[in-house]
Amino acid sequence: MRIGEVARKTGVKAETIRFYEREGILTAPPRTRSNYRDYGPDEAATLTFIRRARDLGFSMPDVRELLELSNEDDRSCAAVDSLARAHLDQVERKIAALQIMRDELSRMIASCEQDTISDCRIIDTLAASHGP
Amino acid sequence: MRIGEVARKTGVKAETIRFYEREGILTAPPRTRSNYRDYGPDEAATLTFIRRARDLGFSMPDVRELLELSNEDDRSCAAVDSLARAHLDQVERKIAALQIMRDELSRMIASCEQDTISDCRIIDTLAASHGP
DNA sequence: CTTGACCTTGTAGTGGCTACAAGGTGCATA
DNA sequence: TATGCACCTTGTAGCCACTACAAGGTCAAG
Repeated sequence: MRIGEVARKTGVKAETIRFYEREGILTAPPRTRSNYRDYGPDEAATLTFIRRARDLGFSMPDVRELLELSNEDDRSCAAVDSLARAHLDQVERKIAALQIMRDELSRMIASCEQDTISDCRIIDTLAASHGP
Repeated sequence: MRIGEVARKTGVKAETIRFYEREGILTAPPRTRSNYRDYGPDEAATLTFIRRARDLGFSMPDVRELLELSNEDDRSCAAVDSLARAHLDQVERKIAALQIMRDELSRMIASCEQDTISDCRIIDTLAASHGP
């Protein structure tokens, strides 16, 4: 399989696949006579794994560790579990922070009465300090 | 006021203030004899404005525009309003995306029974495709 | 006269790609 | 056979909003 095909199959763009190879997260595949990368199903599976982990918001270092762990069949999955829990925690913190932003933005917008800038509650709120 | 003091007053780090000056978002203040930046209350107010807008998640281009608009007292604040609404929309989209991540992560973690990696539901879920 | 806190400049690094330039390859069609 | 087009190759630079660091200048207190 050439890079374009594996890109279509896994949903990871060709440029990104090459980037992963440069970063050492994906091992370099063999090359065809004309120097094209030649992928097998294993690399495709790894890319799918990476994409799914990235879609769930895991960082590249996390993905790297998950990939390493996934190859050690006999070890306990406690490390995987704790990594996932730590990430969930981060996601929840981020949601909380964004909800605070959202609430303040909503309040700000609701208080604006579409007058001139000099009376604008939005500009006021930013200039002075009304919020937290 | 030297840069350290205005940094303390506004909560914007000195390095960041210099960065804003380089980027042209904050006008360069006069210098003392010894070439130190010498800020007045106006610059401090601008920095507070920037910090509050950034804390609310506005991008630097947005902040730039908000700053420009804030100087045009007589214009209608419709532009401010629509900028803020567009940003609120973005924040809400981000929250929704993170909630989907959170839910899938929770499900994944809940299904793991702390066995060996080869039976690990978390690794399974990443490798194959169970979610959206 | 030295210490230490502050300031100056410039450059490079962060994360995770993405875009682009300049050229080589492979296959179908005229 | 020539040509066009999609695909591949490498390397480099850009994105965002800082942050870190190096190497040096300034100033007041002890």
